[in-house]
Amino acid sequence: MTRYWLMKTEPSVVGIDDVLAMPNQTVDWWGVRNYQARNFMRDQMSVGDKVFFYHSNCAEPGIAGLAEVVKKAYPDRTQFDPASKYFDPKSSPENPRWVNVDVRVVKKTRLLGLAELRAQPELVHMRILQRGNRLSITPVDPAEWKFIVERLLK
DNA sequence: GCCAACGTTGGC
DNA sequence: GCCAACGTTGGC
Repeated sequence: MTRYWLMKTEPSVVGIDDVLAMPNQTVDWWGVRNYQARNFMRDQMSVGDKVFFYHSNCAEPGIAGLAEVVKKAYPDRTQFDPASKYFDPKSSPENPRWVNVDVRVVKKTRLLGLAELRAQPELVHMRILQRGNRLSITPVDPAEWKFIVERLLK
């Protein structure tokens, strides 16, 4: 079953243009250290799932493009790297704690900003728009996906 | 830089 | 298991 997601990234770290410059326009989604977000990747994401590529913590937060899951969850390489800020001493290759999927950018879109998303009555229930939302990976309702892709990004 | 909101940690 | 303290997120 194809699911729909919104995945946040900080463009100062890995933005959509960075991913477009990578081989196959694909990036491993390293660095998730929240159990709920990890569980979404580990338990629910499958190849072919659709993704809103979202820029957060930046001058223009919003949806920057469309992407898809191209590889199922596997151990996040950064958890084993002592030089990484994402190093986790409690994790080991035998018993890894953190995983990531691979994500391929399908299309860069116009920057669909937060204010414009908030202005849509059809999107009032979107997880990303709820007060205090901090989760970096959230499920997107199929109707919300359709509305955004067909009405706002056409 | 501020700060509200939320997640995690650790003493008890 | 509770919950206060602390750390992080992320829009503004």
